[in-house]
Amino acid sequence: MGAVETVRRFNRSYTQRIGVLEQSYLGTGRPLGASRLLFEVGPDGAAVRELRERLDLDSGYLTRLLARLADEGLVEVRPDPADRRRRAVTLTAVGLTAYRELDARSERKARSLLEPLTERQRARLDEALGTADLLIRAATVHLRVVHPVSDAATTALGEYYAELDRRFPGGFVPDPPDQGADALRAPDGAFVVATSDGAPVACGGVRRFDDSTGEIKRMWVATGWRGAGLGARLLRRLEDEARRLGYTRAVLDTNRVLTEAIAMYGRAGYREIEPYSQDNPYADAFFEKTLG
Amino acid sequence: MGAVETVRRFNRSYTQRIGVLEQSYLGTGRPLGASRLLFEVGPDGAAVRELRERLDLDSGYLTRLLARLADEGLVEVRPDPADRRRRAVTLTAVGLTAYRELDARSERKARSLLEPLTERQRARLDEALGTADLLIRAATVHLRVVHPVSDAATTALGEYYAELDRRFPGGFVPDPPDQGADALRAPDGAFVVATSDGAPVACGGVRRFDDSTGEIKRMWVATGWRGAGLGARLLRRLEDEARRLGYTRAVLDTNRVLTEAIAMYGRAGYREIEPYSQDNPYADAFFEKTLG
DNA sequence: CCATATCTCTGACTTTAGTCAGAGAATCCA
DNA sequence: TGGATTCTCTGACTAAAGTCAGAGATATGG
Repeated sequence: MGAVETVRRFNRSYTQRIGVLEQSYLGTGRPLGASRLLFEVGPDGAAVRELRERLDLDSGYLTRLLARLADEGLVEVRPDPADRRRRAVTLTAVGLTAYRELDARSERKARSLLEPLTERQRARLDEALGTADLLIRAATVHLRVVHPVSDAATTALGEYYAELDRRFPGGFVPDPPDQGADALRAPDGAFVVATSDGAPVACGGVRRFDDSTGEIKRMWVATGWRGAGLGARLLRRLEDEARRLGYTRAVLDTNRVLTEAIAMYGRAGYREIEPYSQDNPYADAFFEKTLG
Repeated sequence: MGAVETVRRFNRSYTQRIGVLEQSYLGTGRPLGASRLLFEVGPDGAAVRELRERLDLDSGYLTRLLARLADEGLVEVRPDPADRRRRAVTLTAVGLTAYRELDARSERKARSLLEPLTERQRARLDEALGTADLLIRAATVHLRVVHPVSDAATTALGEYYAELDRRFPGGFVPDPPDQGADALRAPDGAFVVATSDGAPVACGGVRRFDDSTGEIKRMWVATGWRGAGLGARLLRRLEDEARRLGYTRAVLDTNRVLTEAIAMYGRAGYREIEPYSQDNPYADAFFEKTLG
């Protein structure tokens, strides 16, 4: 497989050269960890909890790093009024200056990397890195089964409905969120959310159609994430969940305007069948697949 | 400039996700630095000096890291017979096993990154990273003026002549290496070598043609490096050197089979002129440019 | 052959990074 | 309302990473 070699080769030259982008944090008189943290807090501030997850730090260690930044007068840590166990971090005026300095350094580094390239090459690199970025993000998207009225699910479905509302003339009226929620949970169904950096980027569910058949519902992929194979991956995962729930066949409905989706169902082994229901007024194409 | 933003964005998502490729060295019961060093020594061994440069380590620190690996029986450090101040490092049988283990881990990591992608996406990522790799390497190539019979120059010219020999029916007989070497040195000329990871990837020289004119000679770009703007960059650098030497005009000759080169000279502002010499039997196209 | 330079090593450090157990305050849930 | 849970902080560590000033052996150029 050539791609593995390419990834490794790229990784090698990249970390040797651009990895230095990270080390642009150096020379600020502050250790790398502290700089990274300062940058991660950012102009909008952040919760300690969130920082711990994003940077994957031990809580004791993070506390100390924050205390150090606070001593330098760069950040303020104060309890979150909503839940006083939690603490929120914000940059002070001095901290904001330091943040901007880091930002400017990183920008300069990136600029100086591009500097030897011609306009044509910059455009090529721009495109190549953009593509690589999308695919790498897509490959590292995290799929998981969640409760259909959990935060993650609600956010994802909210975006899904909003999009349907924009796309269908006359708009779209969703069911109230907890309507039929149990249908999308074990033992009858499942709801899967795909997240990247904590934000939902795709979702979908399976529910009982009949004893041997699961119906795929509410499949959605965020606009910026299409064309990266995320839909196909989500579909595979939903089929796995359907199998786990004991179904041997999957059915789904969709609308003919969604041509890419229909093509993707075809590639995934679905074949068109007669309408199996009139419940969904937005559906005009119906598919099935035997789950091997 | 969109490209700067793309680079920074890419860097962020990349280091967060794939940066972990490096940390695949972890969990071997050996600190990261030691693993990196072991990997850098590699099956072919390396000179201590070289390792220090490649990994940018303090000499004392490197000595200790090596001593540690030697204690574990992974490497042997012995004086270089050619110069007994220097020391050469080689892997022992045990070290080679450990090296292969690291290599396998890194391979697995890369493979698991690609695993969620479809064949189509893998191919796209392969292509995108390949392009990005080439351009990033090209952007970080190091151009410098060297003595025309230095190691760097000799290696580069050797590859250049070998290629000419392959390309021209009847082969190519180079001048002996030190022939006319002074012509390619100050105050009459200059010789520039481009290196990437220490290996020469392009070269070229300027020599005196007449009081006001420098002639560009022996421009060569390694096969794998074409199409990355390296030729244009090298040419600009040679023109700079020519200016510095007091020339106000540059001339050069080439062969019509080298269509990309001829197109590049056109883009760089060269225009075709009558043959100015019959000295070079391989030349059938002649160009000049006024150095502003 | 001698002054100078190069290369690696040693000793004596400091700083950064990271771990772990548990305390204390706040919140949640039955 | 009391027990479990969540969140952050403190104390007490260890390991890794890095720095600096020389010492000692070897090469090199005049």
